[in-house]
Amino acid sequence: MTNIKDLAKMAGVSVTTVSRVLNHHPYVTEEKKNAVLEAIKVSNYHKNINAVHLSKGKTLLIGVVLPFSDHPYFALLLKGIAKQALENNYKLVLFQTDYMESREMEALQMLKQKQIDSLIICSRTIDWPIIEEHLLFGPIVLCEQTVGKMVSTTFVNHYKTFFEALEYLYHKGHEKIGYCIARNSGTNSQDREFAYRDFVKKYQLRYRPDYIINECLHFEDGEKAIEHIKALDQPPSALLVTSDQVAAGIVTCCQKQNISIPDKLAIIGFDNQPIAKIMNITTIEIPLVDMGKNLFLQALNGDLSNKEMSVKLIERGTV
Amino acid sequence: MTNIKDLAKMAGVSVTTVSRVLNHHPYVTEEKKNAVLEAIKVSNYHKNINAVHLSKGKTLLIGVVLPFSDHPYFALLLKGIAKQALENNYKLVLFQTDYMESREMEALQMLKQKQIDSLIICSRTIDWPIIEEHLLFGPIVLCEQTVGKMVSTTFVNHYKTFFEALEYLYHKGHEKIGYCIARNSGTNSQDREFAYRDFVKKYQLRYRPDYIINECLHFEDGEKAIEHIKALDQPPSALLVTSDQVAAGIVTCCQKQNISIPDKLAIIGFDNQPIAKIMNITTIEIPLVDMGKNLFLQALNGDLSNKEMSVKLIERGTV
DNA sequence: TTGTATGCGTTATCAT
DNA sequence: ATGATAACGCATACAA
Repeated sequence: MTNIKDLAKMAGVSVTTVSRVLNHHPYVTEEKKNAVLEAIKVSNYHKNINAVHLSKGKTLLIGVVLPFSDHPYFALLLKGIAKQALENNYKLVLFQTDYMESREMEALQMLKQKQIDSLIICSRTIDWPIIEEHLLFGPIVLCEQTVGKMVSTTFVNHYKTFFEALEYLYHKGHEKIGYCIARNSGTNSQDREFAYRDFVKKYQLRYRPDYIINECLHFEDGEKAIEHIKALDQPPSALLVTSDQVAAGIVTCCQKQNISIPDKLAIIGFDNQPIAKIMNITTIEIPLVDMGKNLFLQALNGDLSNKEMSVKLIERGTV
Repeated sequence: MTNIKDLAKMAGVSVTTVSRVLNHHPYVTEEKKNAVLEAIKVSNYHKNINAVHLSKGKTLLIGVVLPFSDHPYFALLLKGIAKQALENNYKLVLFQTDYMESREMEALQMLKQKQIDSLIICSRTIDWPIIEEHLLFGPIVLCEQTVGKMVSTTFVNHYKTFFEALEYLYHKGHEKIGYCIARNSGTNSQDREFAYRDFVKKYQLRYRPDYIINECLHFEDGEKAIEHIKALDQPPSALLVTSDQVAAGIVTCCQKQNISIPDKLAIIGFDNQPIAKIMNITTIEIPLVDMGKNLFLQALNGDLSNKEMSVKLIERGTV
């Protein structure tokens, strides 16, 4: 592989001059410039980016931590991140963690080792203090609402969103309301539980832990959710479902089992994915792609900022 | 940031010795080793991987080219790749191309510039000769069947698979069979069209280009497919649908429109995704995750190999 | 406008 | 067993 030294020799100039034309710096005569350009062409030269990185201390690489890439929520987030990365000539390093701390640590390590310039954490298991101590090594951006933490974030207010959705159902006549979440840890799920508890308190309803259905991630989990509530003495009459995929699975399952929607069971999905439109599912739109874009920009920029994204209730046929 | 030079000074040894303990090389006394280890601990030292890369000429990074990450087919492929990458301590650089040649070129460029060790191309738009000339710079692995090309590949035989599926439908009494594909370019789609043409010829049926429904990617495209065939003078009685997502969309749409499945319209999906099971869709199982794993291994290994993955018809309720 | 020399942090080679 | 030193390929401060 030819390097700038070779080019310099070929063009009869110094490596500095070669570097100058390579990086479009001023102060180089047309004549020498053309000589270098010619040398580049005939030698089929290309920079060794690793050397550039070492020299500059930058990689043009941004890490993305997410549990799975085969879930629409994260796939859409990733889409936004990737789109923005492209525009800024950055590449992404993907960390698919399956929510394993060790894998999240790897991402943090790469930041520490300067193998990536910054890190976007779409969802995490690892505790905040660990993240905090890695803030020294480069920008870290979170996709969750934080309080009193010195990190950049892009988030939706899940507490408010959930509370309002619960009230919406309440005013439609529902008093027994359950909800499905992906996992019970995680700040988003916590925020939702707070909302649920406050809602129950406000309207003097009974707090029923068995109305909270955990591990609802994919379409096929809809069936599980239905089985869960069918086993209850007093099944809920409405369900908040934090993924349209799962909501679609629930609707499909109800059709099979002749459970009338929304009469017997009302459903509100989340995200407003295409499947929700097709299946006429009432849902709460979350601008995932835009969130992804913003996450990237924050990671690139490095300044501290916190951006709340607004959501929108899309009324369709399942409530 | 402390470097090995600092460590050497702290431990009272040479940089070579430090490097030795860092890389678990033999020939270093316990005493000095401990001194270095201690220095590493107190200084909170971590390697600068860029320097390692420059020195070794390797990055432990493998590029993955795919059009979208928010489609189950690619998401599953990616999942397999990521899983295997993890086991081998490799990281992934993601190129989301939207089938734009320029973006595929970027990936090729990164291989050329040694920013990635090898490249996995899950699907492409770019022509073979371009790829061929980048083979010099590192391993490139394709996810398609090739003939007479010196590349490693992991693929399913789409010609055979399609032909057999068509015959299966034919023996079930169908003579008017259409199919849905994601895009009409691409080698996989071409293989399928060859199969379709040969099938039509073998059974002396009419070749109907309007039985080929293009741009069927997502759940919501199922509706489009139904509209398409409804507009035909002689709608097909069976449809091969190259994605379970689309098949599910079709089934859902048919339910809404009271089109009886399989009586009025038979459906065979592809991939055997969870949604196919839930919705009881007959489908052809493709081991996408395993394919992803194999793609990674080929990329890592660098040797030339071509692996055909076997598929399996899963008979359910839509035929 | 151009070139020399040095730094970036490791690994590898070759003495000792 | 250990250490000096070159090599990796590029960027850049500084000198000219």
